[in-house]
Amino acid sequence: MQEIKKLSRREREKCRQRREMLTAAVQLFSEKGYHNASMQEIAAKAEFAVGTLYKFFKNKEDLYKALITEQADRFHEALTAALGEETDEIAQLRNYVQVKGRVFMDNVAFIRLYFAETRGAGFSIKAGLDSELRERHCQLLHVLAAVFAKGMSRGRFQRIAEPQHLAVALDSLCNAFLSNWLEGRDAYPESPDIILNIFFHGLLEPSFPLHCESERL
Amino acid sequence: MQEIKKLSRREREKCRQRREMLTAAVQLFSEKGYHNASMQEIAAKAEFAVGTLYKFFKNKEDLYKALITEQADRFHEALTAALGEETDEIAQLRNYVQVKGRVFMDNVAFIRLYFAETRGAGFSIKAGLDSELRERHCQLLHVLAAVFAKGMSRGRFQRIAEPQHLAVALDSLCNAFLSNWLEGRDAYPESPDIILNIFFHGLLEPSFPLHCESERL
DNA sequence: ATAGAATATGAATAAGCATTCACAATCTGC
DNA sequence: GCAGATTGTGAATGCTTATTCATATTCTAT
Repeated sequence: MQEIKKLSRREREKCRQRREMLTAAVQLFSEKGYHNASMQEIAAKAEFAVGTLYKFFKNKEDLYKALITEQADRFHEALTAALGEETDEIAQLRNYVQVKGRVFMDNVAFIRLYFAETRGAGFSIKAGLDSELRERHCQLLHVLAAVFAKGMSRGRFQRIAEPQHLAVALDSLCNAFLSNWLEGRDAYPESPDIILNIFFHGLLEPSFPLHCESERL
Repeated sequence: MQEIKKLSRREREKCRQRREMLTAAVQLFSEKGYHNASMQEIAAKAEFAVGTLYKFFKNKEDLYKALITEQADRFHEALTAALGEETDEIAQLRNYVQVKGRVFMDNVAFIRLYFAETRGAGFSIKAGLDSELRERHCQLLHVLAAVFAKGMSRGRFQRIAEPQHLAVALDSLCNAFLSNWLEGRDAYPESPDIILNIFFHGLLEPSFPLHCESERL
């Protein structure tokens, strides 16, 4: 944290350069894919010489990995935090959906890469990345599953499916809506309940009148 | 159909060769990705010379496109058929989930490619493919949405979300479970209801009506 | 201001791979 | 069994691009 103060001018400068390289790289990778973005291009876009890139990253793969893992870490943290903030399960879920949306919206270029890497077999890059990301994602789903489990044991949620399955379901649902938004089809819902209602209310069970929705369809 | 009889021996032979090439290609592409599978390798695996590959496909991209679109067509047909067979909406949904599972299980190598291409930004290959697949997928979702809409207008389904959204949701849910299965985490559910119950039953207690904004502990 | 260290540069290197084509093998009808 | 056509072959070509390294530039401390 306050370690930042300890960095010398030179070190701060190096940090900035590194960031600029990564920024240029994200843009190019997400536009053209890993294999079609050349180191030359990345260097040019970042306004450095190719050789300089290699002073910061062992090779192209290393650059790419750094890119993905560092950003993925930030996502993971933001989402874990979103789930931790509240004690009310419903609010936690709403928070999750909303934060996921916001975080993704603010990093479109990266999201393309992240989706390419985590969904669809990510053979773009050697083994390591793949399993590391999966591991992290799995942890997050675990935290999410715990929210469902807690809601169930407190009698607020029905046991309509295993918590772990519900976690997978909610996460993939968010991703589906986000994908739609990325492709410019639909907007990501303003209200998290557009997504969550699919979980909250049963498609069947016509005997119970619903209060707040059957809203504008 | 009986066109097959009309093919000369030579033509049948050509078909077989073409299939063998495509089979070798699917395997390599799905293992190593588009860019890391070389034409030399594909030729070797199919037991042909490189030049022969080029007698059948204009170039690498053409080979890849043929691969994806031909197989995707079969999927699309199988799934559309699955939705058409029944007149009872619930049975239609069950059928969809089940057929999707079966079809995918039987074509694992291809599925990896399909996921890589349709989810995650598919920049592997030039424009055409991308939008063509999306178009097809969109049509399918439309048919699926119609099932939800019909169920609603017949009073069997509650209007918990727009039909189109429900279609996206169910499809992405299936994909999520299939992904899990591909990664060897969980098995794809034997019964389609493991997935469908998330839609059919509400997570919230029916006696616990949720008012849109004013929810609290 | 200056030596010497640290850092940046980009032309040159080398490897990989898609694609071609001159030739070889095979098939076809006679 | 043969000429001509069709089809299969894989070494050679040429281009792209990751990576290196000798040199130029900039910084630091005296």
